Amino acid sequence: MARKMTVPYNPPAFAVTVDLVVLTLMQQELCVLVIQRKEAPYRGRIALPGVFVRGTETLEGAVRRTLKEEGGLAPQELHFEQLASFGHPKRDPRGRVLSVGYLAIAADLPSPDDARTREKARWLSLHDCEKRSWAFDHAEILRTGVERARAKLEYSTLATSFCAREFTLSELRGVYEAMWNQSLDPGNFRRKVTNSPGFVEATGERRDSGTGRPAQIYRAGEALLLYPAIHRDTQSE
Amino acid sequence: MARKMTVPYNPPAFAVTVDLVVLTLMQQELCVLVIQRKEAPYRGRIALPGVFVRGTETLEGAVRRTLKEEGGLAPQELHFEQLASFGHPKRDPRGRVLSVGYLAIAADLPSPDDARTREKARWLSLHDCEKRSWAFDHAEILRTGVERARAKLEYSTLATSFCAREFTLSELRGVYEAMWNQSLDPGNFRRKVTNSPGFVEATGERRDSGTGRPAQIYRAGEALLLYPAIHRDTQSE
DNA sequence: ATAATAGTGTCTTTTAGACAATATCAC
DNA sequence: GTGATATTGTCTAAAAGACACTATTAT
Repeated sequence: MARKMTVPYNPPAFAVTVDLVVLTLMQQELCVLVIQRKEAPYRGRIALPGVFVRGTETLEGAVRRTLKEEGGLAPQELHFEQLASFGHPKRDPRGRVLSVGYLAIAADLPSPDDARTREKARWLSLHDCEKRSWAFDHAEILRTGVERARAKLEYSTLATSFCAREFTLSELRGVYEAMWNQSLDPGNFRRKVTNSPGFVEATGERRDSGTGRPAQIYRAGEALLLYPAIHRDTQSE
Repeated sequence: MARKMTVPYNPPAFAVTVDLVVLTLMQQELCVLVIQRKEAPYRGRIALPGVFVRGTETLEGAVRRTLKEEGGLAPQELHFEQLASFGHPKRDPRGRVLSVGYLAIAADLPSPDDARTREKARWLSLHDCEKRSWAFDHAEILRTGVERARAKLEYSTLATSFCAREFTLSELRGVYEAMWNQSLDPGNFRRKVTNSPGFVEATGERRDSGTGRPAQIYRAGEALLLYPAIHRDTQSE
């Protein structure tokens, strides 16, 4: 590439990876998609799924490839967004590797450990993740991703990404409760959600969940941002 | 770097740059630090200040170097934070260059067009910026930076970064008004600011600004986040 | 005095939060 | 009926916003 440069400067060669913080909720527990490294460096440690970005590939293309190849997930089924880049010179012992972190949210339904999944990917609860040793700086990338997700629940409609296409308001409330480790008043939550224009749309149907009164079924609305926001309890956690 | 890899895979070589959205307010107008490109590609167009990241340099190190070399600014005097990365394969005609965008905020005082500034850097009002043709995808990086700054004013103490070490609440209010293109009620603004714990600290001194009653002088407090937040008028703009 | 900006107070509307009351199902 | 969850309503407190009023300077 330096051949085409008009300035007599040969910039240092970096490798670029994308690394994904893929989150889902399983039985009200926040889980992270991890792979078990089979090769050096950091053999045996857990890592975030990620790939080297190819020479002609967009970053989003590399993300979609990672979801398929490493996660066994269908990219069109989930929300993803860029998190931040991590570029410390010593973050990868193999050389200078810059990683662009992405946050992805999967609904519980799609498939936890599908057949498409290559040998290594699996869901690990965040609680277990925190007890393990991570490869590279992936613990920091994970922390960034989890905090971003928790924060975006406040002012965006991200919570619906954790739900299937149709869901009840109790399920949606469960997303907030699991992500924030706090309980929310069902009545007040309903009022806020239904007053936020474009957050959810009622389908008119009801679902009988075994016990209690059947709940109305909703779908995600058009809005991306919530106004007014739903605030976390800054005390708890 | 590929020599040390244990996997027989040679990842494509990227160049990595940092590009800075440096914002300041001059006479209540939002201004952006731009350089006039003297070389191909995009010779003659304006661009954000930026450098290639060196082989052993951190990203933040490259940002500080850019501020000094390109902007003639002293990095310790200003706030900066990572924005996002831009990696489209065709964003730079010279080859595959990934840019990590940073947002930096300068107080008016430091020096607009210092002697330290290398030939090219200067402040351009955002209004003028939008009428010009930008090099690379810098118009998009700028848009991202300006929107980030506007959004962060709502829930963080970022506004104080636009002010000198000591400032009046009218000056602080002026930051919000200029950034959001809306006027805020002086009384209500004062109440919100002084009720947000850690936003500002009174120095006890007063400043005579020529006309009207002299204003109390404040310094930035310890807090980084604002609670409750100060909301924009979502209608205007 | 007037003009100008700083700062305080008051009232109304909106939102948040606690919590009671009612609704609709399974059993 | 009881038990469970859904949904609505009511009351209080906090915050937002409009706006009047007072304070302190220069001229």
